Formats: sequence, C-alpha cells, structure tokens
Amino acid sequence: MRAIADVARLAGVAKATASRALSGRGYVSEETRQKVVDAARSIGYVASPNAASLVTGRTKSVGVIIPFINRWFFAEVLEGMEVALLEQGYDMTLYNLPAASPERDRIFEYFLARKRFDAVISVGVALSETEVDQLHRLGRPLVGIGGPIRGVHTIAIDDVEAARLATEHLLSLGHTDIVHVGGVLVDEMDFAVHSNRLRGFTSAMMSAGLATDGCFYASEFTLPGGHAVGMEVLGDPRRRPTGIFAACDEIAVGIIVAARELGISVPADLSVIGIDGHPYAEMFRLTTLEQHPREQGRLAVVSLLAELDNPTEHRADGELTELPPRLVMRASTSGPRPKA
Amino acid sequence: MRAIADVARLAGVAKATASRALSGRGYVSEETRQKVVDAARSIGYVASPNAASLVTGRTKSVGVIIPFINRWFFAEVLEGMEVALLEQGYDMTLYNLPAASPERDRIFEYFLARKRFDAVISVGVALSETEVDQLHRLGRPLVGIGGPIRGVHTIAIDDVEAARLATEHLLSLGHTDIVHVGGVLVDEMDFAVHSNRLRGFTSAMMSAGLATDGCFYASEFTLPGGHAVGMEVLGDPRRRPTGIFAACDEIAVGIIVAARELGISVPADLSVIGIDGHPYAEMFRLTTLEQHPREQGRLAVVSLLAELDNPTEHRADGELTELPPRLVMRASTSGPRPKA
DNA sequence: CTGAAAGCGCTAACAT
DNA sequence: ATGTTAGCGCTTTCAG
Repeated sequence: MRAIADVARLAGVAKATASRALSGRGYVSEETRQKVVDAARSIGYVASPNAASLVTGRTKSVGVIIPFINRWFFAEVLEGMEVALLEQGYDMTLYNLPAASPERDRIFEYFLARKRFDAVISVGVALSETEVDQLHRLGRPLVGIGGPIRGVHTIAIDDVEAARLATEHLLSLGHTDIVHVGGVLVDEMDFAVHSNRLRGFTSAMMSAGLATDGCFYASEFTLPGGHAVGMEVLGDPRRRPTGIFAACDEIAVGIIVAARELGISVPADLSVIGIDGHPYAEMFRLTTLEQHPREQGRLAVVSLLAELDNPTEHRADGELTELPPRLVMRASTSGPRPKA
Repeated sequence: MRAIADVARLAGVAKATASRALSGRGYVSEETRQKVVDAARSIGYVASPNAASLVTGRTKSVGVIIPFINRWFFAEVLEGMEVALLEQGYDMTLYNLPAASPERDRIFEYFLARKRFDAVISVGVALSETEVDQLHRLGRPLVGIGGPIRGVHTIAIDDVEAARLATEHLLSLGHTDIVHVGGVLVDEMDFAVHSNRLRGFTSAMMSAGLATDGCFYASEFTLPGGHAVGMEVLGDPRRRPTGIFAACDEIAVGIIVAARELGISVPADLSVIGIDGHPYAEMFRLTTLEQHPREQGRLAVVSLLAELDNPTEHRADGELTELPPRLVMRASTSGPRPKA
C-alpha cells in the first residue's frame, strides 16, 4: 500500500523528484537519488505499474496469442519469449486461442482491446482479415511467429525450403518411393505450414522426375497421430515406401514406433526424416531439421522491443525474418535396400 | 483512445451514470442503461482496466508461477486454468520459475510485488519460507497445485496413496521383483512429489513383506530419461525385475521403448505402470493412474475466485483438496511369467 | 435514480 | 536540480 508520496515525504523531497530518482528519468543529484532509493527500500516500496501506465500509456506487458500450449514447438517458443521478456521487465499474458468461436472473438474484442499491452505476439495462428484489422487498430507493435500475417513482421523458418531439403535428403540417398505424412489440410487455415511443407515436398519430387499421386497422408501433429498413419502406410508390405518425410518430429517418431511394431527395421528397410529438432529425436535416432523454436521466440521479442524503443521507425510491413533450418543426425536414414 | 467521458457525453449523462450503466453496479434506469450501452457500442468503447484498478484495487488478472511449460502435466494444468480464468474475464500472466537464482528472486521481489494481480497460483513449486512470506505479504489469495505450501489452499492428488495403489496393483498380480523409477531426489526441493511417490512405493512393498534395497532408480521426468534408465535396469537379463512402477508416464513410456529394443515383451516378461494419464498411454498400452491435470487447474481457479468473491471467509489455512487418482488401462501389466 | 466532485498513484510539463 | 500543478480514465462517496 506504500505510495511514492510516502517515499518522498520520508526522503524529504517532492513526489516528482522521488519519481525521477526511482525511474532514472530526468536530472537528480546523486545525493538525493541515494536518499530516495534508501527511503524506498526502507519501507519496501514497489511502484504501481498501473498508475504509471495510466499516464505514460506504456504497460510493460505484452499479450501472446497461441493455438496450443501442450505441443513441443509452441511450448519452446513460449519459453524463449518468456525469458527474453522478463529480462527486459515485461510481463507476458497468455491467450490460448481456440479455432473460430465466440471465445476466440472475445479474446480480440475484449481482452486484447483493453489497452493492457504494449504489443502483441501471435504464434502460429493464421489470423482472419478482421482479426488482423482489430490488432492493427490497437496501434501497437505486432509480430508473428510461424504463420505469415499481412503487414506484420514475422519470424519463421522457410517451410517450403525445409520440406524440399528433407525430401532431397531422401532422394539423394537413392530413394524413389517416398511418402509425405503432413498436417490435415482442413486445419490449414491455422497453419500455412501444412501446405507449405507439402508444396516443398511436391516440388522436390517433381524436380527429381517423380510423381506424387497418392504420396500424401494426413495426420495429427502428435505421436499417436503419426503412429496411426504409420500403421496404415506401412501395413501392406507390397506397397510400402522406402522413405518417409514427416512434417514434424512427433509424427516421425510415431511412424518409427509403428515401424518397429511391424518388424520393419529403420533405417535398413525404411528411412524417416522429420522437422523440429525435438528432444525425442536422439533417442529414436531420428534424422531431423532443427527449427530453433526458442530462438524464434527470442527474436520475436527483440524485434518487438526494437519497434517499441523506436516508434519513428516505419512499421515493418510484412517484413520476414527467416531462420535457416539445420539438418541434424542421420541414423534413421540410409539408402534403400537393393532389390533382391 | 475513447474514454468513458465520450460515452457519457454521447448518451447525454454524467460519467458516473455511464460507469454505473456499463459496470452494472448501482441503480440505473433501464432506459438510460440502454442509451449508454448503445453509445458505448457505437464508438467501440472498451473500458481501461488499468484506470479501474487504480480506484478499485482489483485488476482482473492473476499471476501464475510454474517451473516448466514444456511438460505434459504442467501444460495441461495451464490450459485448464486459462480456460477457467478467461471465462471469468481474468487475464493470466505467466512466470516460468527457474530454480533458486537471481532471476527467481526478481520474480518475487519485483514482478509479483507490483500489485498487478488479484491472486497468485503456484503450480508444482516448493516455495521457500521467504517466498511464501513474500506472497502472503501481498495480502491476496494464493493457491497451490501439486506442491504443498504452508498456510495455503492446495489442489493435488494424494501422491503417497497413488504410488501405493500403483505398487499394490503390481503386487496383486503376483509380482515380487519390483523396481521404482522415480525422480532425482536432488530436485526434491521442487517436488515433494518425488519423495512422496517413493514413500508410497516403499510402504506398499513393506506391507507385502518385501525389501526395497536397490529397488529405486532415479530418472529425469522425460521419455529419454526413462529410456536411459530402462536400458540400465533391463540390460542385465540375470537381475531384471518383472514389474516396474514409474513415477510418471513419460518415464514409463521410455522404459517400454527400452524394453522393446531389448526384445523384452510387455506385459508378458515385464509389467509397467505409470502415473499421469498421458495421451501416449493408449498408444503404448500403458497402465496408468489418471491425475486430471486440467481439472486440477480448473479447481484452483474456482477456489481462487471463491476467496476473491468472499474475502470475509477465513483464509483457507493449509486446506487441501485432493483428487482421487483413477486407474486406467491395463494392457502393459499382467502376472509374472511362471519360472520355467 | 442521477450528477458533481474527489481521488486512486503516478509522471510530465512548467516553473523556479 | 527540484518543486508545483495538472491530469491519465475510471469509480465512488455524497448530494440532490
């Protein structure tokens, strides 16, 4: 309940001086600064950011909208952002955004509209035109991760390129019978990711002169999802691919587990490559492309703070920062077994 | 930028009336209420919670401290809380609490001290005496999940009982050679969970007249952690247990994967039981005890709001709400194979 | 039932 | 370098 007036009185100065001394803005003699700081500490004074926000318009808080918490990639992004924000004294308020629904609308119309945040970070959400407008109307910096947003600075890896890389890796090992297990395309709205990775796959296959009919299977982005599809794809020994490119490591691991259950040896009889750099990759000897989620989170925050510190700088219009995906480990891939 | 004064002017009433109409507190004729609401909507007015907080002391926001985000149990708790809080119009600000460190101290001394939250939820953190005091000094409701906190209402499952149940399940199937793979006891500070589950295990074994020397192995609470320990425990065929009680499902699944790699058949040659109700359980046919993390999150919020609505109610002193763990699936457990 | 006025805790001019 | 004043946007007495 201690207010700055108490500190000022105790230090024998005016409120304004106390404010200057504690915030470090404006001229204060070293001597009085010390007095004020001591007084503040002695009564355990902590400034009320609410009162300050009211006058400065800054809240030292950012809002984050994200479609999943319980998914490795998203949780990593979250941790990366949290660390970076805390370091700069910012709070992170989290909204777990559901698919189109009244609850979702309420987040944009009510929670994000309350001027509570200095900025908003949108992680892996494809926002509707309306939603983008609502966010822009806030007049605050907005940065995206993963999904591209019209007129917004976005951090991402190049999904098309990553998918092409993964596919080319299998092709270069000599595989010609390759399948892509990717995201359900109905969820596409929320993940351009799905179609981008599919596009990269198709492009690489076509460049190699291979057809892609019937080479795509849809799966949930989870281990059980990959397992189920793996059972389906690998079940029939007569039309079984020798290589699989999975759109994420959870799917890839699920497929490897399925393969083991079916007695298919990886990588001797089946090569699998995923995307993410998931910690399970090592244990399952999974070849994968690192996606640096923590780093993406950190970069988003850095970009945000830059815009905040330098509002004169033109709003980055659809600028895109791309991280290069990095290929790691290769124990789950090898050339196809020569036909007997 | 629209303020309540604009709404008032447009509706032809005083600020006070507009405030009453919009907040629903105090007498307003239905007629003027309608006028005010219309005016508000017509200019897209959204109240500034900051300004309101300044006078009411309420922020409509709660702080959450949690040691991990990227762990199934914790992420589920988070989602459960988020849904329940949003429903009531509350924001959730997240702090990913590291182990003892200057960063950790800063969270208590600075971030949580700023009167920004109506309440604090502590998930799975064993707080130090100092930290508990700091939190109590805020004079705001505080509820815990998982870890017990002195003088604080806590939601949890009975870890000792759950561990006993799991162990008794194996015993009742006829196993006598049982190992417990639990948490590293050095991390104990943060999880009474570890020692509680060990205690339940030991108690059940002793009741059955079995010794427990050398029956405990420590692991990280992760799939790779369980895998590594599984390899170690199951590596030597001559002294291999017939039953394993894992302290969480991640560990349990890791052990099952290890067993498969070693050609050990589950459950014919090895029974495994875990705790959590993790979604991977089904795919690996894992016997497990449900821990209802989402429900725990929801209950914590309900309890919080109750205290908030009814501050006269005595601060719940160390009250404990326990959820009953529920046993599900049993495909990974069976009686021990009769000795040849 | 409604209005006028005070003030929550702080910072930003403007003086001095 | 420091003090004085005004006011951020809202709710809440207190009168009417």
